[in-house]
Amino acid sequence: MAKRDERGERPRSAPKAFAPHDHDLRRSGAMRAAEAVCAARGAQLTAIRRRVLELLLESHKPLGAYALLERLREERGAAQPPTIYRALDFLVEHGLAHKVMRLNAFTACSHPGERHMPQFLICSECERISEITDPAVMRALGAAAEAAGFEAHEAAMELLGRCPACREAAEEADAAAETTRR
Amino acid sequence: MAKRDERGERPRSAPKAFAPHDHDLRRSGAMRAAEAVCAARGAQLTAIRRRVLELLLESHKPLGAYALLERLREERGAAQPPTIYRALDFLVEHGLAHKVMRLNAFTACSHPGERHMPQFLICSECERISEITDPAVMRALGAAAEAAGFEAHEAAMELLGRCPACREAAEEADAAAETTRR
DNA sequence: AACCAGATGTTATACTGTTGCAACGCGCGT
DNA sequence: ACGCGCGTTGCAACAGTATAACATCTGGTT
Repeated sequence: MAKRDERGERPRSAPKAFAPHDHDLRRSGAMRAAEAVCAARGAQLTAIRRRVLELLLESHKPLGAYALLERLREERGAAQPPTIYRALDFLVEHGLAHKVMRLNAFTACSHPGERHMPQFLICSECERISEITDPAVMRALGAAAEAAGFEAHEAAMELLGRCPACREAAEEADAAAETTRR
Repeated sequence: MAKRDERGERPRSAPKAFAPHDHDLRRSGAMRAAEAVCAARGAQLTAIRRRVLELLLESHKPLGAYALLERLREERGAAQPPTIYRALDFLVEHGLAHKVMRLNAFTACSHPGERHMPQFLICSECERISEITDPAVMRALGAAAEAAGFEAHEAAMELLGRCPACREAAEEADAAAETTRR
């Protein structure tokens, strides 16, 4: 079952967005980037902050503060909420992580250090998330704000929908249902 | 003091976005629209729901669930959280209100009934908010999602920054400081 | 009347985030 | 070494946001 590779149904531009990734590689690269960012800013990437960032990088889903707290507790003594929130504040402030408002959860930034207005694609089926930064969106939004006389400092953009994998899964299910019905 | 009308410093395209509005007019029109939407959908705009929507329409700022709850309590007996959350769920579900994630607060929709991907301009100084729906933003975001193979159902876009009024106020303050310094 | 569905009432609780203060560590200048 | 400042962490309590679960009511239907 499930040999859909041959079908080639949706010839879209290669979706890097939800592409799988090697967590070890991703993490080591991202951690080096984070160190560089902190060094450049004179900020301290302490043990706790580093560990929280690692946890975010390892996860394929955004993590809530209390989920992170639990994991921290497995490694260190009984940490309290402020511990995790402070670490998260630090990471967000320095552009190493983002808060996903829709989920009250946090995710590691894909472009640490760069100034950007990220757009998040949130799959409501598998809860996976993808961070993209489309220049056209940024331009359009900047222009719209400017037209309203609004001075934009920061933006949060979150799309809810279905990721490529869940779309394919749904299509397969549909196809199967279709077949049996005949 | 403050006769800046003559200056004409920022010749932008007329900012409808944060323009003041007549609350009575706005409300009566919006309530009629809400009734029409509910009638068309076979949904009941009950007393509580109607009152919550009115409260949102009367406010120039988004209101938190518990703020709404307090106001409801002044009029009805001791209402409980679920009461207000249910009303808000209803209003959001039928496109009569939006939740502003950034503020954990709710605001009446400016285009009730229409299917849209609203963008919110949130002033971090005065907390006022403006809902715009820029077609170029929608197009760009839709295209970006499509390119990622993502099937978008819903979008939330929130810009944080400074509204026209607060910008002018700040410019005035700057100008005043400049003057005295000389 | 018996019944159903949707709306509301009620109680308790879960989840998310913050305040305030004490203590620790570490570099730094004297 | 000493004291000092400053950023980080520990800790206890609490504030704010949201939901679960179950009871009750109301209006329309059979």
